[in-house]
Amino acid sequence: MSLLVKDTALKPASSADEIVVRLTEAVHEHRILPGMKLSEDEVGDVFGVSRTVVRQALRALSHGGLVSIERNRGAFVAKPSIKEAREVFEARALLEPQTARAAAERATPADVAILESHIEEEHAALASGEAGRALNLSGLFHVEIARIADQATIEAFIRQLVSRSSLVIALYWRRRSALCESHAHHALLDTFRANDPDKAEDIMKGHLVDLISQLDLRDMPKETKSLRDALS
Amino acid sequence: MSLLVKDTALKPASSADEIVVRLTEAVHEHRILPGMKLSEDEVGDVFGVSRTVVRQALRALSHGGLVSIERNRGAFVAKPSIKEAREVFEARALLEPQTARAAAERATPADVAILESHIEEEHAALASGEAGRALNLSGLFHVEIARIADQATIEAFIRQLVSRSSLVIALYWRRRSALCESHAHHALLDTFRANDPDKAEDIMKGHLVDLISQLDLRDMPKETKSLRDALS
DNA sequence: TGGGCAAAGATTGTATACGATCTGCTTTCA
DNA sequence: TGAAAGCAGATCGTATACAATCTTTGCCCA
Repeated sequence: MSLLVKDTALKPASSADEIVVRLTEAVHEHRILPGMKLSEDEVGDVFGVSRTVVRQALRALSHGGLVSIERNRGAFVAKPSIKEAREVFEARALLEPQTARAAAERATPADVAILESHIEEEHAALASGEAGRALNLSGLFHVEIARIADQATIEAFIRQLVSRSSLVIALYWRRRSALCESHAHHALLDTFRANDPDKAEDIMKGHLVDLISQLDLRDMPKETKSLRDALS
Repeated sequence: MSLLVKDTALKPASSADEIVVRLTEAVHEHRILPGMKLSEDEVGDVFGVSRTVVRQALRALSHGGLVSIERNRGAFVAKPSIKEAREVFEARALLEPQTARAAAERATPADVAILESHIEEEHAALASGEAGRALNLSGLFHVEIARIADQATIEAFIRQLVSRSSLVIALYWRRRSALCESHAHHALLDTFRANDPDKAEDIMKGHLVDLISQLDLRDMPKETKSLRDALS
């Protein structure tokens, strides 16, 4: 499946990290969907490396919760359950508002400029029909806030949660066609410009609530769920 | 260095996870100290497996922040900087109080019993001079709370933070002889018995503050710091 | 005709081998 | 005598080979 990446032979993909980055990007942009099998041989062929390094990459991704490895069965892109989906956003609700507050306190004009460029890129991607890329950039916006807050540890957690959110969105998003063009990111940007921590915290809290509300996390009848699973 | 584990030949240590668990335990119990080198060959010899599986284990530990891998130099038990130490406890401050609240709401008598046994074991370990084991159990108490809260995602984060806290304690604990015998765990247990979320949240918040206050995280003169670093 | 068993194929788990890189010591020259 | 270059040893990074396990398919028998 050469649809994993656009350019297979351009970069030598020296280390396993390269593969991790590429696969992560592909998942974030929904070019690889939850449940898809990631065969070691196949990935190795695509990136031109041996299984050894592919395995390293897959293990790394599994630690981030992006893929699940089943013994003697292989690696698959993770399919978060509804419970896991809720948990991811509950964790984000604990971490991100406070982080946005800290970021608003510390944000410099340079930081604001970086966030602005993020939003611009996201807008451009949406305009050119690259919905996946826009979604990825939208997630990176949240990670960038943690970086501005100067909290590397929390940043790593948020990065992981944003990652898994991308899977959740792929699985449970209500209307695929509807653009996730919320004003929240612009509003956050304003609070950073004004160094207004209180407002930043509030807006982030509301933004996360909005995100959850756009998901369909109702417990479906189990039979339907398992049937759909069996047919996939 | 056979001091890594007590019994080398008893268990075959089939998978890499076994090694991860053993090494993690050893670090938590301060039998392995920050900065110590974890040679692949050496660890492989101790556990009777090849470097392949040792490398898997070390990579896994590095993703958890417990060891740091330097390219072409090897794996070392991580030595969190003062900044990282602060970050770890700031992250805990964001996650754990709310988690304790949720746990207090949900805690059943069975859950309380488990926590009680934790405290008992910890006390017994202290009495028999196994300070390291007591410390480890003390950390697991926090992880158990996340499990009671039924938040697997947050539990994984807290597990990681507790892990790194163990390194921080090894590096920055003020008085090595002083027992970390705080009443906090008993008090938390009471709030779980009474299903008192508000109090649980408060106590956890205070407990974490107490923990930080027992660390010596003052910025030392940089020359001393770098000198000591260079000499280590 | 349907269910169960068995063998073949495919895929992962582990070990070993070889090449690359770093560290520390020795040697040599100014 | 000191410093720099080079060599030897050790350790890590990657590829390949073999063993273990699972899945599938085809056959046989009730």
